[in-house]
Amino acid sequence: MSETASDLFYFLLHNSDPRERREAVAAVAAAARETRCHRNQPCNSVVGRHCIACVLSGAVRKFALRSNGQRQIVDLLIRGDFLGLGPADPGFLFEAVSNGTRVASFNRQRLNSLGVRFPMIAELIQRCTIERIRRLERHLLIQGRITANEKVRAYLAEMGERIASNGGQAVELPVTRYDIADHLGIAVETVSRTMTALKRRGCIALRTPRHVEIHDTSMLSESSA
Amino acid sequence: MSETASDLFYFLLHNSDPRERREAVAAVAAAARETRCHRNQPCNSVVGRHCIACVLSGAVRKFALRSNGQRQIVDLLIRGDFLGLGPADPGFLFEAVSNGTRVASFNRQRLNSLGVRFPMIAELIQRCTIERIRRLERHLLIQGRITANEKVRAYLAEMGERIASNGGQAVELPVTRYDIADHLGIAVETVSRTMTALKRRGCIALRTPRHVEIHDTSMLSESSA
DNA sequence: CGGGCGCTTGATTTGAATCAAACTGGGTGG
DNA sequence: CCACCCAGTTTGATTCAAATCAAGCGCCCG
Repeated sequence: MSETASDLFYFLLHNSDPRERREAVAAVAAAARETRCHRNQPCNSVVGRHCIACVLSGAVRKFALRSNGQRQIVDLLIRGDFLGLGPADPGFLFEAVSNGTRVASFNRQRLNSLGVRFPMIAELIQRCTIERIRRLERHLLIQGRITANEKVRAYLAEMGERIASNGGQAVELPVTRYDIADHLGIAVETVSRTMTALKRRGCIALRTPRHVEIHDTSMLSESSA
Repeated sequence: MSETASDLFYFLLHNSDPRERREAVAAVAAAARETRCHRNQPCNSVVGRHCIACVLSGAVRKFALRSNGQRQIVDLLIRGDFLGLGPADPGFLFEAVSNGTRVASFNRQRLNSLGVRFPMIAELIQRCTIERIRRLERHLLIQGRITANEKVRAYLAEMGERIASNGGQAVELPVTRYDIADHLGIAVETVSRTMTALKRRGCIALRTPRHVEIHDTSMLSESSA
């Protein structure tokens, strides 16, 4: 059975008073409209001028399309991340990455007024906004890195931290090589080659193309031929 | 005579009630501690766990240093931009870009409580945060997979919008070629070459290396050999 | 007046894109 | 049930854009 919106918000909202916490969770859950999306399905309707949304399960990619057909992924949203924190920019599109991606959407104003009544809700939005800036800045550093090799390693490290499936040693990548390539701004072939090279060097192991075991944790830090 | 902190905040704070606006401006100005920095001077002391700051004049670069000495600029802050919106990350450094850069710094908590008393102040911070996300996302698109040529053109276009000196046709770049290179993640020589190529093609004119007149506005949109 | 920083240009090298092709596994339809 | 198909992945060969190496110029500042 998959996690309910209430479960997630109970996890996300922090407050010392358990009663108020339960009330806030109930209020948020009541305001939420849940949507289920399947793979590569656009879910722009879920955000917009009047809408803000939160990923319950699965993953959502935020991206732009260049005139030449190039896709540039700017962010990957997973459980607990919010879509459309700022005003909607029509230049960006949202798509579910995997089947069974679930999203809770809210009326922006309604969520704001909930934030006034329950400070911990406003605080959650605030926290997610800050976290989003942090994530963008980090990704900018990754994008700026010189070699494709370093980009891929940094990406794996980042994913390891964000997903942390079991003990942090193994990551089940939620995305394809194409997604990684379009997120890092390099070619799919380069991603694949780099992964193979890392595997050969013993830095990682690939049980399946998506299942990455990170052996050499220090690999994330420095450059090497 | 240079603009005072009060002048700037009067410009930044929006409110229908002029009396309250003046009060808010006075309160903010009273809470500000002004610092003057010269070229390449670190101004980390001005932000931090307890500090948040606003650029009054000049410009500040936010950047990270890699272990190999590479400098990666993640943001350029100009008049009216805030430094340290999120909690301070020791991985990032701040430096004044030009002489006579002036910065107003605040105690974080004090500014927060001012935000409670004057909603327009909280709203200003909110607006700057959103704007910062927008800027980071845009820059991420620039950093993404496009040619160095496109990067430089997009950078000039972005700067044109942000600075808009006279009518938007000419830009006085606040930064060196080195800064541009470290912001775009390309080599200085490439920046220089690209600029020269754009000049030769008549897209831009360079009265001085820093003074760029943008002739062909459409140059920002599409690719071309 | 000298020095250094910022800028430009040229020659060479190299990392990654592109082009091309084969393999894998899971799902579908005959 | 099996064959096929296709999206995702991998590997190889070639090309090309940008980094690197190298050097000269102009100008502002000391």
